[in-house]
Amino acid sequence: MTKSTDFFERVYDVVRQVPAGKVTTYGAIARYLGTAKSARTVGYAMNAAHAYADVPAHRVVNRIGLLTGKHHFGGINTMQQLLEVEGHTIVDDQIQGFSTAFWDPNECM
DNA sequence: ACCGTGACTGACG
DNA sequence: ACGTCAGCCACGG
Repeated sequence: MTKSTDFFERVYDVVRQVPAGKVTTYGAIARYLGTAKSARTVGYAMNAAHAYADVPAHRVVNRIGLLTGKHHFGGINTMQQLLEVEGHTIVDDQIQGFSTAFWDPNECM
């Protein structure tokens, strides 16, 4: 059903492609969708991602690897713990070695 | 159809 | 290098 939330589904589809142990950014997703300037809208879409268990929103962070959206996981430490389980190291809400853990959908295609 | 909001990003001082 | 400002798109009311 072509709903208005079609854009959201596009975002979820990209996030689902993010391999475990890797992370991506809102801008990378936005650019992959063709709307590079809609990075904010991507984050907005993640707000509704909670309704989708297949959407690892915890693997999506801002361009500097900062867990800006951790507050939206219900628990402030939820996002950080999820990433740690994936093998990441979080310090002060920032992913250590983010450049190495960064996964760009545009490169994977 | 208009306005306000937001898990962002890039540019400027 | 750090802090601040403005622009951008999509959704809800």
